Amino acid sequence: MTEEHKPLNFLEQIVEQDLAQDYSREDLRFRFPPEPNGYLHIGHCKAICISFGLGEKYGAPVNLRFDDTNPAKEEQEYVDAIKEDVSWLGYEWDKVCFSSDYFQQLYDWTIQLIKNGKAYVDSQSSEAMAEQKGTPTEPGVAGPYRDRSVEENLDLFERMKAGEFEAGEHVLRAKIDMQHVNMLMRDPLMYRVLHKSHHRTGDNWCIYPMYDWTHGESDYIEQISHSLCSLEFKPHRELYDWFLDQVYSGEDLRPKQREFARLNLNYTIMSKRKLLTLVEKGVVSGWDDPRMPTISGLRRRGYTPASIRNFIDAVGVAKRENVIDVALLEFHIREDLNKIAPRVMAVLDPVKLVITNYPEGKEEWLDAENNPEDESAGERQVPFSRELYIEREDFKENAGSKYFRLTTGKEVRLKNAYIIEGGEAIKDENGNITEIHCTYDPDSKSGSGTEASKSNVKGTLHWVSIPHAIPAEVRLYDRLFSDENPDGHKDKDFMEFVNPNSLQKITGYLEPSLKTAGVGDVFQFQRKGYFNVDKDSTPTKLVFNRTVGLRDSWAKIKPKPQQNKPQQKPQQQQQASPLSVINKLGKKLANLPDEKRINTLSDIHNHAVKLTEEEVKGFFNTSAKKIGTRLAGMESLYAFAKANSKEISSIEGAEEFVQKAREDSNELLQEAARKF
RNA sequence: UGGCCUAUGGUGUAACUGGCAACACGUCGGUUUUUGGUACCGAAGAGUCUAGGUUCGAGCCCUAGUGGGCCAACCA
Repeated sequence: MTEEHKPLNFLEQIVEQDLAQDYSREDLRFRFPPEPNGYLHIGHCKAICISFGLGEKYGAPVNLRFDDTNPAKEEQEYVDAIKEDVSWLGYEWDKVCFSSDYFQQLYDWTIQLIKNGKAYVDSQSSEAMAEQKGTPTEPGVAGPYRDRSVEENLDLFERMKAGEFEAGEHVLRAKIDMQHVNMLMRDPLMYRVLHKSHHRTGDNWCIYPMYDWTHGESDYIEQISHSLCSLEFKPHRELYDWFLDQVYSGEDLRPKQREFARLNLNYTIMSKRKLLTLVEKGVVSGWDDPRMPTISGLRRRGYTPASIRNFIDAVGVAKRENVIDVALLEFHIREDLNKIAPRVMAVLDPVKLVITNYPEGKEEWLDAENNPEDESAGERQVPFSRELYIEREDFKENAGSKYFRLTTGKEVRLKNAYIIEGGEAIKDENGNITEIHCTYDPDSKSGSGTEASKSNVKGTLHWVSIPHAIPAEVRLYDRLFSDENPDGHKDKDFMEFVNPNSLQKITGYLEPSLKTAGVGDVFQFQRKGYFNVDKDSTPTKLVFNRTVGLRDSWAKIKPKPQQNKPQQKPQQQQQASPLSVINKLGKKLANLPDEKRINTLSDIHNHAVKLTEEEVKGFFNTSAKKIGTRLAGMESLYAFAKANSKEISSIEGAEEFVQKAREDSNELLQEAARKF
């Protein structure tokens, strides 16, 4: 039998390679290094799963290290929250570390660097230094303090440490190369003076090391073999290595930094700073608001650790920019909850249903399965009576044949109960239905085994007995932002895209078994979705969050009330030539869903008017296989001819091009050609 | 007028390191079903950004171009 090859992501490949060369398994050690200045979000989950996942895979220790070098922004609250989130995800760290524990070692190394002429005290303003630093395209120049003597540097640095200077008066810089192509190598700052109390070291220090001079050295102290971070740190790697060169003993393990692409989710933002803004402005109730992409928000929303880890696993690890569809996250929470969530009945938008032939005052307790996916979940009993609530949308007076729910004269099953036939709808003076009458078939009781109970009715409704129902607050969530990429507009602030309807609080009516539900318990409200008990819940007032709705294929086919979506046109690229834009759009044109294709077509038209005749002609010999490009060519020709009021007969080759499209088997092409 | 990273179905990731592009989500059909859920079956959808080159053979290697991202905080 041939070995089954399980594909490894590129980081795993690096580790495997190292293992095959000069690393032994015992050398492996990883770390997750959050700055305690905010709550962890779904993006961090990727970083956590990568490093802790590698630890699990290779049986290697993983440190949880707080990168706490900036006392201005960091707080104990965040440290606690981060620990809770990481362990909630199901990971165990080897050691909890703090960069601030290494301040003394860092300081001692710094003295060595100064003595070796590798660092100096600069005494200019930050503006002056920024100016000397140059730009990515222009080299920097040396500042006036660059060549201070070792003695002077030592003295000044001692006095910085002793608190003799105000913040900003002096900084310590590494002496590398002001002309370096990598801006980070142009004498980067190592220390600044900050008269701030630190959450762990208190007032012991008034000089604080910068990220670059802390991170790699912390990795080295902890003997981290692979220091994994996101792509924006790629340019830092050179500096990471330079700093390591200065302190590396040559005898022990030398850490290496490798970078992966961070996770992006559509319809959300991943910036801690911006998430903090949402919290501070009161747009959400806190870091753990169920609409937040934070781990604590997802937890409160009802997401499980398994669902998040599976999601991260599905997303994969690579080095290109990516935007993950939130639908994938939703798939994974449904997948997990489907297996474990007990099914219950709850009516969220009630209308009264009266069973006219059911005896008044009678009540029955009927058996109900707790989870069809899990036999061991057992059964419970639900009360049935003459007056029930059903969902308002489950009744329609005049319904088409595709409507399987209650309608006058048609039969439908009440879940776990009887088959009923729809009757009269009672309305108020405004024509709103206040009550629906129906009759039931006493022989059709679920599970009774009678012929009638086995009848094959198409629809099954959930319901709740009015006298037994318990009201509860139900919080329905929609996406927090109405835009796919709220953070991606140069001219608009992400706050403009906050969805005003992201939270809807309603009163739902629950079957009485829910009375004893406790905070965090998860349920499937049958036919409605997955819900959990929010922490705001009390014994006298239950509060539920909708984690996610069920997949709803009826929603796709049912006649929609009316859609007045503000048709958002995709951002057009300013710099690219019209032709290259059209080419790019065209490539995928034939495969786009209708709505998106129509938008794309109008985009192509807009660009096509800017084309030259020669460019348009370029489309005429597109290979037959490339339907999308031909389509784009067709549309471009159309828009071009129209804009320049030209007959296509006057454009060489155009008629032939159109004719070929008419004869093509592709409908889209035929349709496009018909316009001429 | 720089450097680095990157480019594979609608989305994300693969392709055992050069051997005729796979998996998941999504989409569309069907079967089962006391959840229009789940499960199961099936289909459509890319010929791998472009142009050259190396090779018997390139999504993988090389060169150039193009698109996208990152780099000028006393943030991390």
